[in-house]
Amino acid sequence: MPNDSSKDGYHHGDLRNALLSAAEGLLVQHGPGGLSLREVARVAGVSHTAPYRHFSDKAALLQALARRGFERLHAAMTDAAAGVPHGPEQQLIAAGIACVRHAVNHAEITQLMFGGTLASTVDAAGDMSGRDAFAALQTIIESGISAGVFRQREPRELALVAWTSMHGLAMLMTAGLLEVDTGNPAALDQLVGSVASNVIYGIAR
Amino acid sequence: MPNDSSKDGYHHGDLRNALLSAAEGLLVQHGPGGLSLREVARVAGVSHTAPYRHFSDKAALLQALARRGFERLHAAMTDAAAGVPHGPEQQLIAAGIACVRHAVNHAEITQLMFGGTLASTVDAAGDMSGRDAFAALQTIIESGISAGVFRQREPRELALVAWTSMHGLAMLMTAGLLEVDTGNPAALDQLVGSVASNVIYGIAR
DNA sequence: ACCTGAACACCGTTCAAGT
DNA sequence: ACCTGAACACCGTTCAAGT
Repeated sequence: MPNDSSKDGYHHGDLRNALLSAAEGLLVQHGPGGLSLREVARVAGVSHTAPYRHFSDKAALLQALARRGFERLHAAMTDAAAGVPHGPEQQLIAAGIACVRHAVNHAEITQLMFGGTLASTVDAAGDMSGRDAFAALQTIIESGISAGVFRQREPRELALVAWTSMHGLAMLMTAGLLEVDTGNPAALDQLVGSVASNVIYGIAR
Repeated sequence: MPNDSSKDGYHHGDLRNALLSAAEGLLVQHGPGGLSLREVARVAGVSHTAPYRHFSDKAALLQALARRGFERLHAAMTDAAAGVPHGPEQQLIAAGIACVRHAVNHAEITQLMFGGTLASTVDAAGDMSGRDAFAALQTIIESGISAGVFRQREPRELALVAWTSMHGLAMLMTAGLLEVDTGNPAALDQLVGSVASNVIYGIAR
């Protein structure tokens, strides 16, 4: 049974990914914090010490999971913006919708990425932390400034409002602290669009 | 001997608060997730089963800690707004600064309040969840609408931009995902003020 | 009423040992 | 190289028992 004719994918280097997939499934089931390394190994069909061959730590496994999330988030946002050639405002709204949608569809991983659990570890890693997602927004802002549709300010400063508002919306929703029907995509898009357009045009006057 | 001359504070009903204080101290030291009920009891000087006389659960203790945080946050925001009679814009900025300051000064508790760890529990509780903090912002918005300085929209809709942007800023900072000198109060106030004023006046034009 | 100690079923992590 | 089982020091929670 160890040397079977059909390569089942485990047992020759794929274990790392099998562990990550198992961890992601359990994370969705039990929520962050309710994840045990031993159970991950159990689901993956290996002994509870096997994961240490691929991850130095439980934190390292969670970090790898978070990294995946950051990459998906970034991809979702840039893809959304690229699909909208109607100018920076619409691109910003599209990126915002993509950001919040990703958060709602991957609530547990979002909490893992931005929740404090990994804070010190992420801090140590330094190279992820949603920097790319922020950069994606800043790029849109810069093109908007050039086009004369956004204020002539530090792009970083304007991007920060967009980023914090979308991030705050995403976190409140994934934590279940905002009464909104996350199951209804249209309602969600409308809500995000409303926040984004208020960011763009301001609440004053 | 229950009525001793020296009331040491423990052992007659104060244990609940002693446990909460101990938990808060350990939370700051070890971060959320690194908190063990047994260690809380140890620090409080009681056996590791004593806490169950006051909290049904570890989650219940954390929830009580979070509730304290929500109350402090709400108080800080309303106090800040009340101290500024210069009109709704300045009140909004003051409330925002108070919100982020509270988050930075109580980073671990903030992560506990809004992080996903307690999500299901908070959801079950329902009566906290930062509703008061949001309501405080909405009150300022309403007075601003009446005074004609804010747009004539649903107050809830305008308050949501302010709330999400401040919340997002607070979460990014407490998670250590925003390069900013949290030790410098002036720089922090300036940053929050910048975000708040961009929320008010918009990034467009 | 309030607190205790022993007990149970779990963890994360380490390490000598197997193949 | 990769994986294992036993072992260690911890958990959260329960429960009969003490005062």
